Amino acid sequence: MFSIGELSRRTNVKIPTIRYYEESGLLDAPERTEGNQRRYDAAGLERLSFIKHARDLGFSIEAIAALIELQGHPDRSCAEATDIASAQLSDVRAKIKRLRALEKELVRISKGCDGNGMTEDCYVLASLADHRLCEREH
Amino acid sequence: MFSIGELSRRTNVKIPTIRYYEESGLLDAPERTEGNQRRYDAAGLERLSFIKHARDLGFSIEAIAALIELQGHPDRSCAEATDIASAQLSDVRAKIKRLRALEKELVRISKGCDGNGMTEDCYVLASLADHRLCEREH
DNA sequence: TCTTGAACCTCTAGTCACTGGAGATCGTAT
DNA sequence: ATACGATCTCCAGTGACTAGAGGTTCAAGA
Repeated sequence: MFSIGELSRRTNVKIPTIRYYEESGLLDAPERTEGNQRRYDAAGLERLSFIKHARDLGFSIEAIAALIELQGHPDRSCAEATDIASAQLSDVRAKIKRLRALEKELVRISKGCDGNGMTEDCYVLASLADHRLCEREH
Repeated sequence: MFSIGELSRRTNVKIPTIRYYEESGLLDAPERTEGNQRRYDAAGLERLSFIKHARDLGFSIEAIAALIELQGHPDRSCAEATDIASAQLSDVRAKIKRLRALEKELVRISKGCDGNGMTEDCYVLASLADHRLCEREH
């Protein structure tokens, strides 16, 4: 049995975040001491590690809740879990695609100005003001 | 002179968002009709287009406010503007890097499970539960 | 046993960039 | 004159935390 601070140290999840996860229903409410302080066991640590890992991979709280639900039913098909994972993968890929387009445009804009002139003639500002100066949609 | 609805249509920025930009100081408060409705001119349209374009490129409201500030001083060096743009570029590149790592990990996790088994043996769930199954840090 | 001080508790509010709704008023076409 | 869509302000909600105030508890040392 260990305190919330100890759990925080072991998982690298901040204390208010742990309480937030509890409030959102991702973490079961743990036992309490007589003085009302939370005391966790190995199961709590495992659960929080799962959540942390999933959050690091960008899963939403909602998706994580669904994954935890599935974990609790070892006899159910895991198709749902793989669906959630592949949805997350598509999401990540879409974000990468969009960011690459932005990167290209930002490189183009930045190249146009060496930073030595006056704002009057700044290509950065001109590009932002006039969308026609862009090469592609974004 | 045109209404907020017309401005919204022309810029593809939603009406509440336009009001939000005004409240945040990015847009000057426009003239009003006798009945208190906003009426915009070409300058308002131009300004909002600038903001929209910068937001599409991922600049924060704060960064945009700084860029607008600079726009208003044509005689100042544009080094600051290029700095803001290159900071934004680094930011975008950092995000891409991180997302690529996540993508790799998600592909690996997804590959391990065909979705036909039971959750009990699901590699997706097992991977999330046990960080040691990951190939790299993320 | 007592005291200290770090750790913990709850509750509220703030972050960013919007988005949506309620309820009231305005503008314009017929 | 009337109808009705557009607009007004104000307030609350989103996601995933984060921070602070003000009070209580735990554990170690004297």
